Amino acid sequence: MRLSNLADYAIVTMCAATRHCGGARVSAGELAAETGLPAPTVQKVVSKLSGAGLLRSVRGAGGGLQLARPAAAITLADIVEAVEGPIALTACVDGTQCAVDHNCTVKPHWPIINEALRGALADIPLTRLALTKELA
Amino acid sequence: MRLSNLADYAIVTMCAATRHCGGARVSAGELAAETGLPAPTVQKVVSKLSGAGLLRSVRGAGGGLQLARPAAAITLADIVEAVEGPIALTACVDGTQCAVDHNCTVKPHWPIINEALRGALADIPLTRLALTKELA
DNA sequence: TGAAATCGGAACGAAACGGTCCGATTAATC
DNA sequence: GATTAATCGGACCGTTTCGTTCCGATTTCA
Repeated sequence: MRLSNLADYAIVTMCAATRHCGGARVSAGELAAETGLPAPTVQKVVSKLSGAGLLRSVRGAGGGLQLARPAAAITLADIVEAVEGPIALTACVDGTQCAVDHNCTVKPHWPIINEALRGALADIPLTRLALTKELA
Repeated sequence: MRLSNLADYAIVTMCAATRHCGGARVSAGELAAETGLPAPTVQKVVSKLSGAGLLRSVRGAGGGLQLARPAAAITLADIVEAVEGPIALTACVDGTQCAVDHNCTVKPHWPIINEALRGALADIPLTRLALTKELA
């Protein structure tokens, strides 16, 4: 029931990238300095986010990262799924074999619960998180 | 973002205990046989549930377990918290120190998200999960 | 009083996570 | 066009937590 640290870092990193959206490309080191996270950790995070298609990476000197989509079109669910994989509270919902598959009265309820939770995260776009403290 | 196996087992075990509610005391071995889970695992689960006050345990020969409260008054949130501790997606919400506490624009949003998620689990009482397949 | 059966806690092993580092690739520069 | 410099991408290792299992303390019935 706890979010992994990587997912937490990914959210903070995406917020920082949102603030630099006007500046087109932002380097990973810059994001690390701004968020206060270790540089290697940020590198690992942006690697996963790029692979998931949330960030567009430009390599080479002067390269960097930028949001692949508008900030309003990126939700918490997208970021969490990019780092931790599909949101699945139990093995039932993603098809993995369960130890108590037979006579499990809870099984039919999991998809509903899971979707309710995912919906709660999908209702929070990145814009709401980035513009909280000051509008800089 | 995934529920621990112990929490999953706890939910199944509580459902089984609910079905035996009329029979007053149920042994842990009986629950293990009914759910198909390993007996030692069920023992560990019921130990945590008893410590949290969800199950009332009676020791000695002929002893066993029974629900400490009516099934309608026990929710998924109660079971999850009994096994995994307080529901806290990040370290921010339970007071633990965070690596990016300064200038964290996401911090003020976590309590809201966390409570929304907890509410989704608290809206599902044990009665809804136990009486799914057949009304036996 | 004896004996059996139960829960409670502690110890071991395994898997996943977190953190770190180095190599391959790329664009700007001379 | 070759060189340089800076960047991202993937692979490695240590640590922590989780999952499983076992044994002892306690309690009731015969």
